[in-house]
Amino acid sequence: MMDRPPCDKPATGQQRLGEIGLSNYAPYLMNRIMGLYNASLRDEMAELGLTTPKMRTLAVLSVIDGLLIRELAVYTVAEQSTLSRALDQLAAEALVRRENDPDDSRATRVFLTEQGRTAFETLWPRMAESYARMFRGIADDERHAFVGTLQKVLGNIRKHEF
Amino acid sequence: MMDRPPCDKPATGQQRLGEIGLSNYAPYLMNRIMGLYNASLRDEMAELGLTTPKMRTLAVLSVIDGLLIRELAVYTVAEQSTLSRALDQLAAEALVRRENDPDDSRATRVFLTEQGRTAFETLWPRMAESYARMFRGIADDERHAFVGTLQKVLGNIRKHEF
DNA sequence: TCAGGATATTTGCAAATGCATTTTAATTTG
DNA sequence: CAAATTAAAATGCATTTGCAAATATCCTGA
Repeated sequence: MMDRPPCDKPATGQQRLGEIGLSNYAPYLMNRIMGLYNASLRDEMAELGLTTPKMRTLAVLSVIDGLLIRELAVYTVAEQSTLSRALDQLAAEALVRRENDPDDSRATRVFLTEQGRTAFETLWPRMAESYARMFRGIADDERHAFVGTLQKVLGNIRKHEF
Repeated sequence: MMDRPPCDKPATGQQRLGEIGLSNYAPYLMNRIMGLYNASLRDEMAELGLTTPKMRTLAVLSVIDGLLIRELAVYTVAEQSTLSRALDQLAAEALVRRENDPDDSRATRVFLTEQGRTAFETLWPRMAESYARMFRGIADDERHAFVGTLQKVLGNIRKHEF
């Protein structure tokens, strides 16, 4: 009789977590990684008076300016109420500007101010450094494949088109 | 003169986030993914009276029982103080048991009770289902490569040996 | 067009979180 | 070996968070 090779198919609920092993369980690894990444960034940003949602807002707007608040909440992975308050602070610091949507007077679009853009430019090198550290010693093609899988996974579970 | 091909090397702080693009930026994708995964699990667990740190505690202990609290804090990606309070609740519900470490009377080891193990076994299928959903349509070898990269990344940034 | 329902955002409030401190115990060092 | 330092866990407290409700606006179909 042949031994069955170890199987870690995730398609069934039949296999136990102990059989997979924590260090082969992608959600565990991703939580560990993002926990460390976010905590380290948060410590650095705290010195600059920025919280995680505030920092992410600046980062996202630096790429796609003028988003609706609910869109920004998706991109920044924050509750809308959390984001609303983060925007209060960013606006008070003149790093962003809320502007009424011309087509829908319920909606608000958020824009980076000049100062906000500058603030992100001083903060980005820190983020880039953390990013570089994550992938130290990992070849470009491996990283590309990794990002490709991340995109598929997000596609599998996201609730919005973006 | 030749065009330079697009470059997304993460090794430098010179490239801008907008050049990489949010959807090629691994930390962004991982935050999106884990945000969705954790939120969906949290909703399901709330019905069972479990918070994220409580659920993770049961999951980790189901694999490695008898951990120290500070070790458990690393595995569950929680502050030690948060975990201390989560353990209060789990102990009150008789799902875990705190036991003095025989060799170090400052330290406490945490064990799953019979009921705790049973509780995790009823909750695990839900986690397994979320896991399966993440990797739907992704081939085994791609998933293996992905997990391999995750392990390397964690190795690059973790502060503990585990 | 008007009622009913959906959507965008803000706000109130209870609960959870993170940081700093405390307590107790172990370890190091002069 | 005593004093100083480090370490494990719990606790106090201020801040943050998330949920639910409120407000204002838009859309749909009878």
